[in-house]
Amino acid sequence: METLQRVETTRAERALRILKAAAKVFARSGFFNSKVSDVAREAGVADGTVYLYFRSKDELLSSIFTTAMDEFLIRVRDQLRDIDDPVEQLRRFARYHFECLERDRDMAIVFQIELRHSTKFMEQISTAQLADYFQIMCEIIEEGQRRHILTSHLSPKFIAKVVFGALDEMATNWVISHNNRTLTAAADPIIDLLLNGMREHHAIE
Amino acid sequence: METLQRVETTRAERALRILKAAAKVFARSGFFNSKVSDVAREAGVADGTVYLYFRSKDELLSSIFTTAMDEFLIRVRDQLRDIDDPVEQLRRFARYHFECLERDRDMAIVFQIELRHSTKFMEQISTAQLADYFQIMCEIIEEGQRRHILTSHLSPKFIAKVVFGALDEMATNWVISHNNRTLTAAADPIIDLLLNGMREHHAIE
Amino acid sequence: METLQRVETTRAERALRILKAAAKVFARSGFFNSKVSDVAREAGVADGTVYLYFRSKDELLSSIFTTAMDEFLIRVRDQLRDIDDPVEQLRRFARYHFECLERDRDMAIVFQIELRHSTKFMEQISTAQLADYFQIMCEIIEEGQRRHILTSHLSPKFIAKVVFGALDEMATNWVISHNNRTLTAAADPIIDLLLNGMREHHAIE
Amino acid sequence: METLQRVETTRAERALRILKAAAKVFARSGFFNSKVSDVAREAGVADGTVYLYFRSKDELLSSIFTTAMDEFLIRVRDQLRDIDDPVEQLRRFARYHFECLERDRDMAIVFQIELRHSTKFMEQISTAQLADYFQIMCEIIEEGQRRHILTSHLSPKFIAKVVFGALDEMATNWVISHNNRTLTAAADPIIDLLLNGMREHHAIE
DNA sequence: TATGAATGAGTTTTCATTCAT
DNA sequence: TATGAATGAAAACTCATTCAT
Repeated sequence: METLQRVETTRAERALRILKAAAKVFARSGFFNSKVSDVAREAGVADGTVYLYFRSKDELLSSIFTTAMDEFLIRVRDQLRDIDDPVEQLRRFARYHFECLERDRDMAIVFQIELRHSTKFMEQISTAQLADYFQIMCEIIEEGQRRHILTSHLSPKFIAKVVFGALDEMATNWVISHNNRTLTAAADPIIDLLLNGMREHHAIE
Repeated sequence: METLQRVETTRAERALRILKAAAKVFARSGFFNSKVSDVAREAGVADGTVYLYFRSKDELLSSIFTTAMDEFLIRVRDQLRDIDDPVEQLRRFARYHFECLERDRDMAIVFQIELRHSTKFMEQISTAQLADYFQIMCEIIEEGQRRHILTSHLSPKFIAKVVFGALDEMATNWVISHNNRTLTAAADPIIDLLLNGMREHHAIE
Repeated sequence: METLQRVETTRAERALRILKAAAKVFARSGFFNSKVSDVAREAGVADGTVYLYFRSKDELLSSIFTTAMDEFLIRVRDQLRDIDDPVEQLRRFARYHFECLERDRDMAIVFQIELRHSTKFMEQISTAQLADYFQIMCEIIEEGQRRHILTSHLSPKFIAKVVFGALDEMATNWVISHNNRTLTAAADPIIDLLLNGMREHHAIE
Repeated sequence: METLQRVETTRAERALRILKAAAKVFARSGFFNSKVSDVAREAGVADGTVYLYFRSKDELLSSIFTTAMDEFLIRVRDQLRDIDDPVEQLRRFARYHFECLERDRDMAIVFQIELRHSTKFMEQISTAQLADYFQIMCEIIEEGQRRHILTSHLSPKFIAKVVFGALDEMATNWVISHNNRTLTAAADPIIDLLLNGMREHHAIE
């Protein structure tokens, strides 16, 4: 069993190494301009070895998404567990979203740019995974509405889309602008803006 | 001169016909799966003719963006000219953004999906054009801040990104979900949400 | 119409040139060891051009068969038309079969060796065409039986298979043995043997 | 020595098991479409194990031929030993040829189709083995000629080719046509036809 | 200006074979 | 002897682009 364990670990590790290499290469040259042999060289394996772990170049791309998203969803739930206030949960959610992207720029580029390639991908691959992402956000918003902290005029889904849109746009901007300034720092201002709106709040007497 | 005029007109019309065909084909099959000969057939011209109007397949894609964006920017400025209230201007801006996408679904698909292909494209082509888009929005926001209608806590640019992010996400969602419900109808709720925030507003006495 | 005629001719000629080149290359190196680019080079065209005339490497192989077989069937019918005696028809048929192979050794090699590759090919492609070949032979044999020149103890189909088997084996042998002696010369002895049998005929008194 | 003996036996058995598996796989999918790993799986061994018994995929193919042919040659000589009449020997030879193919359809497919792959194979591998086959047949015919039972007008070699061609064509036909009718039953009619010829024998007075 | 036949560069994927265990 | 993970060579086919007509 020791042996089995070790073999398993090695296999998973090798797969991960190839995935990291793929993210790096895709981020550098773009998915369509990248050759599988580039990925193999970057990972330090033979071309054919890539296909022992991933069915195709496409699967390489989608696996980057799947793997990172799976981990994100597990971790973000962990982070939210101890927080009671929905507003604070939203802040933490946004901050963690940005932290993950900032931690791995290659992956961020793949997420914000390369994954948006095709209608097919956007529809089939990511929909299933993104549903979970939106589900978590919706639950926070629903709880906020139940406690009369967040407006009930709009559906949680609608609000979630606006929040995601704002976060996503900021992330894309960070990726494209080669901005070295911290992305995470933008999380709170965005959430503040979305919470309070952009209307000037006049003093009330 | 009459002749020249007519030739010019014909040329522009022919170019537009090819562009419409390209949008249709790209929307249907995706940019990378579309062949130039597909576009030519759809436009009713020979393969080589496409190259009399556009330098490359890439230029076909970017011209769809450029042409539509040029028109959008001219028209949206027209629309804003007669409006004095920055808030009302924002609403009109958002509504018009959505109207344009809704009017031509092929183009909308190209805008929301196909144009996001490469870092290269996102950086080079669209940045120049998007700058104008953001400029207009920033001017509205700045005027709103000057009149103390909109919050001055955040930079106009920052706010503009959040607004654009929200609109863009909603548009992408509309495209992907094959939603037949009107996209334009979502403009006002989004702007309302962004103006007032999602915090519940308690009555004040 | 002049132009159309010329273009048509050119296209057919070009296709034939590629087919001849393919036969040469396949005969030299074998189908599976031949690259399409070898065929293209031999034909003096670009790799891609081959695919303007033939859908695939496989179609190149089957077209060699189809084209040659079509011509053979037409010509052999011509040759038989003026002959009344079924036995003489058989001789002419066999002789012409061998003449065609002898005239184009590349094609002969493809026919006798390369075309026997796969069950798939043997079943699908050639069956339809070979049916005609056997049909002609059967008609001769049937007529011979009707006139009581050929034995009626066996079905024409059975006899045709034996005749074809004998001719085919001799042809394969000629191809493999690099035999420069004329193949055509073997036609009459084979037919004689098949007509009279290999039993010694004792004088009858 | 017991052990050694057993090991030897096991090794030969294992080799035969792999050969049977190869014949099955080649017959099912064709030689070029078959993977060595398919053969290994069919034989219940690891991929690498195949190479402990056979040098290459090609050798797998030629070993099917060699092994079966060796056995055929030994057995057919056995069968002929007790027969004195050359004509009866011919019948027995033909019948046994067909019996062997009929007994193992996978091997028959390999013999009639897959082995005809390349000029190279036809020339090098099979020539050496086929020489023995033809040798046996030639000896029968020579004896027949010596006894004035068979015609001396033609060389034994020539007659042997015609006989083999007839048998081979019938076998190929049986394989291709998925014919379930017995192949062996065709042996005697073929030999009869070749002995007596297809000419109608008129009563002699 | 329009055509469309010809070009040929370019890449994913397969799979026979090896070899460390 | 057996395993099966790793290797890496090898080629069919596509399609953007050109250019002679």
